[in-house]
Amino acid sequence: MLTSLPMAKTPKTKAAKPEPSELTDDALEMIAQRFRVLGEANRLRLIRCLEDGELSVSDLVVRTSLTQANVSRHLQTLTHAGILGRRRDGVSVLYRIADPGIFELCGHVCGSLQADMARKAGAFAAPAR
Amino acid sequence: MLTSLPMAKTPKTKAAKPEPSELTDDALEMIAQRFRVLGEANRLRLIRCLEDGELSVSDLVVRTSLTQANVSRHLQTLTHAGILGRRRDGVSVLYRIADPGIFELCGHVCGSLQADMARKAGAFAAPAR
DNA sequence: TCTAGAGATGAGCATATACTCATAGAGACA
DNA sequence: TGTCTCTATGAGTATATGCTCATCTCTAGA
Repeated sequence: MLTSLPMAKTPKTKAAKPEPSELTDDALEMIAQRFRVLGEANRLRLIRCLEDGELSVSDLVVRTSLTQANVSRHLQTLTHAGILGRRRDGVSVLYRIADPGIFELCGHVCGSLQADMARKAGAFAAPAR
Repeated sequence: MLTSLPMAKTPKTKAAKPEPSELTDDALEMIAQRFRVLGEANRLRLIRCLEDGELSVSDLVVRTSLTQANVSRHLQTLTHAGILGRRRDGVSVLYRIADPGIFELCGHVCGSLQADMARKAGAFAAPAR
């Protein structure tokens, strides 16, 4: 799955690629970057707030109890990553989910976490051998 | 999707939950933690190396050109997160993928990245309106 | 028991980034 | 134009973590 990265520039036109593993390093960094954006609980909270529709920055400030500056920065990060979209509405700015796949992604992680925890719980049920 | 978090302790037995959004904060932190583990290109490289089967630490050192200490630490992080598994084989330790769902997850991110880049590329094709 | 090789880890450094405070920029309205 | 509200951002601090060096532990074999 990871070996068949789409953004490996598909160098089929090039005669020889020096290192097959080297080529996709940029892609790996981009993927890691994406994960890093999601690796912050407050950003996930913001995403969750926007699940039901678009909200202004001050709405999000109220709902998350974060400072306005902090919310704004997180929204910027998420927007830059293509996860959120924004539009002006008079004096305020409304943010919305731009990449709904994000929820599926989180669902996936939830599943993995559940499996992991079940496995660890099983270790208690049947300890050592 | 994020609102129906499985690890929200399913408080159906409890009469009243004080704050529906507060309850899942632990879960959100766990999810973020999981994303953070994947938010490191070198760790993704290690995961990719293990895609074809288990390898020893020194194998991975050779393949990634990272230092032994660094590889060992990353493997520890990934193992702790339940993403990798390990077993001793004589004097060496073999690591393997313990959560194959990780590849699906990366595939998902790749898809999102592609969509995002396509969108941004489209902005060049039809600039400003 | 001693030695060698493989892997894990403590200590320390460098860097990234989350957070806050203060302030600047943008739109609405008098 | 002046002012108000909402949002964005520069500066500074605190913390987390990736990396390395040195060292320790564990296993196999002499």
